[in-house]
Amino acid sequence: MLVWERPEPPDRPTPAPLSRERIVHAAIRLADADGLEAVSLRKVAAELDAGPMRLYGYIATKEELLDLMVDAVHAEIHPAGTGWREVLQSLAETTRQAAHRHEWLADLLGGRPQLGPNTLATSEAVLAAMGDVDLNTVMPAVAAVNAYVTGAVRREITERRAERASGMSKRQWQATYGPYLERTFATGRFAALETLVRDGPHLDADQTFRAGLEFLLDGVEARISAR
Amino acid sequence: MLVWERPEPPDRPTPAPLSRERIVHAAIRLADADGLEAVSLRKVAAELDAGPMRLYGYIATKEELLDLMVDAVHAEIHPAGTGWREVLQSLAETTRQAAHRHEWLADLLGGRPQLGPNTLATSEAVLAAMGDVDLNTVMPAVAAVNAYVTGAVRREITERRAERASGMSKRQWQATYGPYLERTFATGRFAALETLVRDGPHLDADQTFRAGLEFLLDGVEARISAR
DNA sequence: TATCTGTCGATACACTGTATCACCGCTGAA
DNA sequence: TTCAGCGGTGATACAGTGTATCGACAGATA
Repeated sequence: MLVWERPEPPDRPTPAPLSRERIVHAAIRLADADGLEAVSLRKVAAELDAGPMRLYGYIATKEELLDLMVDAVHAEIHPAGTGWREVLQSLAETTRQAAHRHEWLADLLGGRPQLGPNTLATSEAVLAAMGDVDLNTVMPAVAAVNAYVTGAVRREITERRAERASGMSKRQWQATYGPYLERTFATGRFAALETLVRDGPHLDADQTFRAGLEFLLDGVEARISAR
Repeated sequence: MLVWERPEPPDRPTPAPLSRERIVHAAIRLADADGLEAVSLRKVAAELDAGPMRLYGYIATKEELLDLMVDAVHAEIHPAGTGWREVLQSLAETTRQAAHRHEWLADLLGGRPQLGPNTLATSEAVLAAMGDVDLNTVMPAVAAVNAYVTGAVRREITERRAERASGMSKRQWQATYGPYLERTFATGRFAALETLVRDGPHLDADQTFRAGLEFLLDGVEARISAR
């Protein structure tokens, strides 16, 4: 084909300037809006007017992007307070709140080693505020609170999603699972469970989270004051 | 093409008899061997000499298969003991052991509502053994233990994987992350973290898990004996 | 001005979950 | 006995995934 007929190459748009930060924020926007499974390298790249392969200059793998997202959220977590107990409580509460703002965090918490600067800074803030508590206690105490928060947040977000998926309300949720549970209880094999569901307290998510956290902190406190 | 030339349809092999149980066990075998990401409907089906679409007679979606897997593992979890404390402890320990046998469980724990028969039976066993403890305590206590176990197991398995990925030994792990941590600590911004890593106790996974669990149970015990 | 270099994105690959649908053997009815 | 219908099965297809490869271009260097 002669030059005269051949079209010129398309004006290639000046490539949008990219940075890890922009990439991560785009990914977080997507995840906030449509959940973690909406985060694909193609969509993130498209959000930034770039080709998918361009991202590989900034990250080596999708997992790394997820790591960066988790670390970015940790920048929002600022445990504060006076005394070790307030600080651990604050760590738990603020982490939980972050998960409310970014539900996908629940899918990622505890799933990968976290060594990013913001995550380390959060740990640092907590540890620095633990005062002169014995390191032999600090270590497992902080680990336990982190484990508890991970699990509690996961369950809470999972429940929230189940409710939402079954039609936006607690009533709807009961309508979905109620009959199944009725039939299951009717077998008589789950007596204790049945009385718990029927006669047990109906705690909301806040109360449940705080109650568990208090058990844990009470236990830590007993150990600390025992020495 | 004339009939004479046209080949007969291949002897279709008598389709292997299928069942939800066989499917779930095949999936678990795959996951045990190569991790959860090795579980694809195609591979599971191949394992059973079936086409992928055949599975959809037994499950509606891959997520349902994962739910079934989790429930199947709960059949291995038999919390036992006398008194609420022993039972909760046993719940935690046996769940953890199950996760050691099936590491992929860590990826799924807390990630979906669990209402399968085996899961319910586990809860039932726990609740039945809680004796006459006040329901207002039982509810959050069991929830807290479950949350703790979820988080602790996740972290433990995550660490185990990181070690394995970096070359099969704790020494290798240190060789991989050590230098990075050194450089990071060198900034001086993580003083407390640094002293913890340098001077803190080096607890193994068992100890960490049990220590956290004990904090939690001590807290529950304080509440129970306070009334 | 010519060459080198590093970056970008088009293309490709292997794979995913699942929708669709033609076909086949079976069952029940005429 | 024949035939219609039906349900289960798997081939095919589709849209999407993460990522390897590699040609081509822009800018830097000589």
